[in-house]
Amino acid sequence: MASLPREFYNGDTVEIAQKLLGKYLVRRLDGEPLVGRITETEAYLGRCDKACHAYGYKKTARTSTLFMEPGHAYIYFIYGMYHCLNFVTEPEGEPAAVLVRAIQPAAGEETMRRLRFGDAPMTAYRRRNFSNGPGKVCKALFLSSSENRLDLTGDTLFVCDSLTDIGLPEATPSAGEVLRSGPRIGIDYAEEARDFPWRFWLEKEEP
DNA sequence: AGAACGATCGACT
DNA sequence: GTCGATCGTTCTA
Repeated sequence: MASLPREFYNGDTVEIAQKLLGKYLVRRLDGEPLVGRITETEAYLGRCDKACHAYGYKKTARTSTLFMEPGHAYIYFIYGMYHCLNFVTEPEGEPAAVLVRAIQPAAGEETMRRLRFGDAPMTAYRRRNFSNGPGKVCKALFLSSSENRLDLTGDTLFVCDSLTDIGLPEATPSAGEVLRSGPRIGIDYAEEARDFPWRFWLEKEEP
């Protein structure tokens, strides 16, 4: 199987958030693979992180997904309009997840473009903002609450190391990229957790 | 039952 | 940079 094994997700969330960078997110939609290279993530830990929906092991209908086995999708609805995709991490019962904040399209771009912008013409601005935010990622991949709780070891939604894992030509190596980290976005309410440097992204190195 | 609040985005000054 | 859209989830009573 091409997808990363459940064991990959059964561990330290901050570490997994970094290890996911550069890997390929695959969403199979009506048989067509929609693929994006993961370029930005954030870690959320219920145990100690006031920004996490399950902070203090708070269990509700929504956060129950975070208490599942690692390697499941946690997709929630936010701001009345958008969805955010996460991967459940840590041993079962330790509520935590990695938020996928950005991907670079790698296959199925035409379908993703239609899902994102419909018939509107492609522009440089739209290209630049194609999937550089969690709501945009879910829109481009047609992910919503219906996919909440999906098993990432299945073949509908999963992560793999290389495009060759799903029978696509290998991508040209990305030279001169560095891993950066900083505070997470949109969690100013989270008191001390506001400053945790748990956002990670790949960036072209400055010459 | 009612109210407050978002792990966001895109339009606009 | 600011600001409004929009509604499910959660909490209060």
